[in-house]
Amino acid sequence: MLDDRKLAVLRAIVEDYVSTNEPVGSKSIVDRHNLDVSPATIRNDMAVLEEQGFIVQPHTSAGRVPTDKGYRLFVDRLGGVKPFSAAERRAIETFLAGAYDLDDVVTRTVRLLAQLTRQVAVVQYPSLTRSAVRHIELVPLTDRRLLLILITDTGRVEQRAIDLPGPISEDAITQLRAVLNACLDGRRLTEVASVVADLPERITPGERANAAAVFSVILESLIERHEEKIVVGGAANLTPADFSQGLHEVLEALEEQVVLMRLLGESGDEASLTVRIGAENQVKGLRSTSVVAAGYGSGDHALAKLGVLGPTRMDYPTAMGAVRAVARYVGQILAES
Amino acid sequence: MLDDRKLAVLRAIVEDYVSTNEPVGSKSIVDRHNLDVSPATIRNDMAVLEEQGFIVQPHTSAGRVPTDKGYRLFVDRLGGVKPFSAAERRAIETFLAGAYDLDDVVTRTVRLLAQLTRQVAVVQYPSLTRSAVRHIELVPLTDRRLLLILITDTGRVEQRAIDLPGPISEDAITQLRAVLNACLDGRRLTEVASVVADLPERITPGERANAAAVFSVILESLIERHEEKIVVGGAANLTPADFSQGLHEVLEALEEQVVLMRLLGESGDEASLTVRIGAENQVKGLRSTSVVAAGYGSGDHALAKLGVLGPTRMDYPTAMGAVRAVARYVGQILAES
DNA sequence: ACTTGGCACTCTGGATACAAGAGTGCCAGG
DNA sequence: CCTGGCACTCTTGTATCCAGAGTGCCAAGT
Repeated sequence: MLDDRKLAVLRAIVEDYVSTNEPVGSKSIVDRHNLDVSPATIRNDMAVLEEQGFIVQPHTSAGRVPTDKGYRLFVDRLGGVKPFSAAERRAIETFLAGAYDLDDVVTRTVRLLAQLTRQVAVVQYPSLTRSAVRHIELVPLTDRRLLLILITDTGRVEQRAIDLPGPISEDAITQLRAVLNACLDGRRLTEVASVVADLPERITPGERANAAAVFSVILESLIERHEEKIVVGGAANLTPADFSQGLHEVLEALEEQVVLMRLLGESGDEASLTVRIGAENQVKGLRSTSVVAAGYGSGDHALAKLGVLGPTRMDYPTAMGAVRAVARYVGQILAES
Repeated sequence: MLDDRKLAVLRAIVEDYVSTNEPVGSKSIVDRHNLDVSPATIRNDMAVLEEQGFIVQPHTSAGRVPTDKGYRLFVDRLGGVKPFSAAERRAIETFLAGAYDLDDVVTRTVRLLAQLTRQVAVVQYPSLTRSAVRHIELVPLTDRRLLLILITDTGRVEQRAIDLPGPISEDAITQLRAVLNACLDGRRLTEVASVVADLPERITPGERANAAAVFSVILESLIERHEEKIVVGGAANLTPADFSQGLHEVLEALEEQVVLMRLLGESGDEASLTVRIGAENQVKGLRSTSVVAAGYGSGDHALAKLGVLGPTRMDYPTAMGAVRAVARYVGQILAES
């Protein structure tokens, strides 16, 4: 159904269109790539490719442009992943290794991805669910307001202010802190929920109301909320020309955490590379963009995701290579700290 | 030199141009605003205004458009600050009061400002220099790597990993922690530098090398670095039409922390409103944008700055009103926590 | 059965021309 | 100092035209 040459033609069209941003015609294909056939032959092949929905012509008698389906075939069977040179990999590594902070790691990762791919980069903060509690600190802000600070073994710090139902004494805080640390130290965050449920009995009755407020905050916010933090960078790489409906909608979508979550969420749960092309993205306003994403993590399990976003007319092999390499090294960096 | 009517004409030109985005002609001025004179009179006035550099015509026989100098005069003497209605103020207040985190306060502030003004919002994290140390925590990550956590009385948490010159024991950490908390608790961050310098003598000699590493991190990073954090939002409000050189450059500038620092830094140090119009901004790439900024803080002193950025063709009175109102309430929220 | 050269056809994009509309500058008179 | 009138200048939109690029199809060649 699609012989080798037709595939070669599709590859040529994708590659040329990506690099020139102009519909590619039969003649230019035979010129640039050395297929030993005539333009007319290419035209016949293109007619078939068009009928099958891999390419279209913007108007009668213009060159052809790949469709989402065409890009999909290219990504799945033709493009592959462009590996990075040793030098490039080293550059990535040292750039990321300079970070001294989780925030800093994430920030640098975004910048790096954006720069490598010349696209918009999107990085999700690593999930806490696989980390373990290293330390819990309670700091009084007023007599009915506490600051809860949770430190994980991955060096991450989460903070949250808590409004208490009643005033609390220094002693009670000390007790609470001791109990929390005794019971939760070393526990994985996924276990915290069940442990916390059993805690009240170890608390002086008069302090249970306040303690309950603290516990509920631990459960609610620390375990659930933080996974939603996402950072975007490289928005300047969006070129107006690439987005017919105007990049206004794209910029808007990029500012919505929820949208970004869905975007990364849609890509499969595995740690491997996922590519979503054009309308494959269910997110409105990003139907003409593609997303290349990958999970990353310190071990074998993915902690979170990162990726790049750009027009469907994207250099997929390079983008995939960059995302894969960066994901790998970020995981490595996180494992070390 | 500029009589009342000429000022009224300038005001009319600014207002109409801001709302219509089209050069405004003499006829439309007499139509919309009820100056009881003829178009010809307006034309004479406009000729004077043009000669003085307050307005220009994009091409012969088009309407007039304000220059930077024209906007400047408008802002200084004509526009004033549009106050917010009580209802609006209440909305701002409740929106900000819902925050439970410093991060959250900042995030909400950005969103709020962007939404109120329909411009790009820029918010700098509040400076630590005026806060006092509430608690210092040291958590071992490995035997030669510590996580330093500093909690301020404003509920802010700073964290930083420290690589030590040699291995450190649990006991040494405990000692160090105790010394740090004993000496620094309650101190303003501005005093910390001098206190830390005197600390080494209270440390067991064998641990001085490690302690020194910790101290230097406290000085270096906590006191200096954090002021640079800035958050941007509402980039989707940039309309391509407003930026002749393309908004690409603007987007690029917005991603550079350094540039944003300069941008806010240029505005005067006082807590009051500052407006920088067009070329008054020394930042390259933002020469055709205006910035309305204000300091905000919990007391009388400004902790940091926030503002909005948009095309020179901006609704200054509204933007100034929004910035002022938001700055006020953010300060209030911060003071409470 | 596939490939090829030839040819007519179609569509875009840029250039040109033209008319309408908007706005101005200037002048002479109130 | 204000006003109406008038000639002048530009932009903007529309219509037309031409060249160029690219296609589809067909008949002939391998």
